[in-house]
Amino acid sequence: MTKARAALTELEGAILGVLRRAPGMTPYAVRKVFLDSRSAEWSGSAGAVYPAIDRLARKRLLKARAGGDRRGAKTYVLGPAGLAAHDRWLCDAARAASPGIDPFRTRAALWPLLPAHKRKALMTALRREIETARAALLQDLPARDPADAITDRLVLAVLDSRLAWIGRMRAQR
Amino acid sequence: MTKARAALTELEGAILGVLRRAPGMTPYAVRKVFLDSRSAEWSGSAGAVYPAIDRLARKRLLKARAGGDRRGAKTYVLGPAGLAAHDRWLCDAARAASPGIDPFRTRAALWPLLPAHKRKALMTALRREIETARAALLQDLPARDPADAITDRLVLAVLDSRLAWIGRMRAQR
DNA sequence: TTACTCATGTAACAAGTTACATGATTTA
DNA sequence: TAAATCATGTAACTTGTTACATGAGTAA
Repeated sequence: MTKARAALTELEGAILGVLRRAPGMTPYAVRKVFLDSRSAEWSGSAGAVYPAIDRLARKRLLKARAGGDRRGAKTYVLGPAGLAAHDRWLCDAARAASPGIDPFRTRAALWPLLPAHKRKALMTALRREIETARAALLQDLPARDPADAITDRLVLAVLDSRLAWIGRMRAQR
Repeated sequence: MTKARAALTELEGAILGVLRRAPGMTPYAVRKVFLDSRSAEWSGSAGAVYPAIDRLARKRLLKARAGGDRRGAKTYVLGPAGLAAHDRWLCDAARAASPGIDPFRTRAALWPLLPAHKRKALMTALRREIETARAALLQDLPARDPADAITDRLVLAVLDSRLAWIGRMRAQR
């Protein structure tokens, strides 16, 4: 308890989560998870993932093992301290309860300022974007592993709620 | 069309929105809006707001007027370019449709990894946090101006959806 | 006048982004 | 072998954070 452990960033928490579910991945494999996830909150950019894994290793939250592949890339697993830190991150109720950053919500309050034709065009475009995303999610859902499906269903809930909101908008005038 | 105008950040868009709704504010007054908003997505930190207003002014999106108060603080209004840029920001359907960053969602997929006692304690804590926030929002809602109420109701929808999710979690085991 | 708060900023730092570099491996 | 792609990283930049500095107005 000597010095307060700095809280993990969202990306660090997510990286530890990936390695917790599948220990022994290389940094690139971890990065790939973010690159491949459609609902990615992060781009999985090299300049974010590699330094983050470095930081976690220097803090002894991750242990490196000499690599399995011929290229000699290191693989990583959570150490006991990493597990504890990740549990704390997962159980940070104040942070988990925060509404987060939602570009839809940030803009919605200002949409009434738009001239009617722009607003109508926007609503149409939004509905199309959201419905496309929704269909893709629904299609993949059966094949997703249970943990990813949890995230997917939460995203679906957001999309549905937005579609309902747009519907009410239109009905209203 | 010569050079692509760099897209506004979320904070810049929000600042332009504040000044669009209430032209002629001082930087501090703008900052105060973020500081005072409970559902703040940004902290309204000085180091973010002042430089952002500077950037917007240098890009001619905001026009400064010599200040009204004795202290000589400048006040800002949107120029025509600012209005156009803000409309583009508001109408960026791809960005508005993105699910955003949600700390609850990021973590939810990993909560099943927690030992049962931690998970149960967390759900209780979460429910308390969320219900407190929800009650505060509901109480203020009648007094909020219509634009803010739009945001508030969207936040409420998120909170309700999370409470429902937690309820299903509990029911499930 | 002294202290407190308001208002405005700046400096040091943190942690992302994109774009580039580079060597290993696979494919044509 | 030549070209494409994989895997790993680094560098420069952007934009946010906290913490500090400082002067103006306000209250004791």
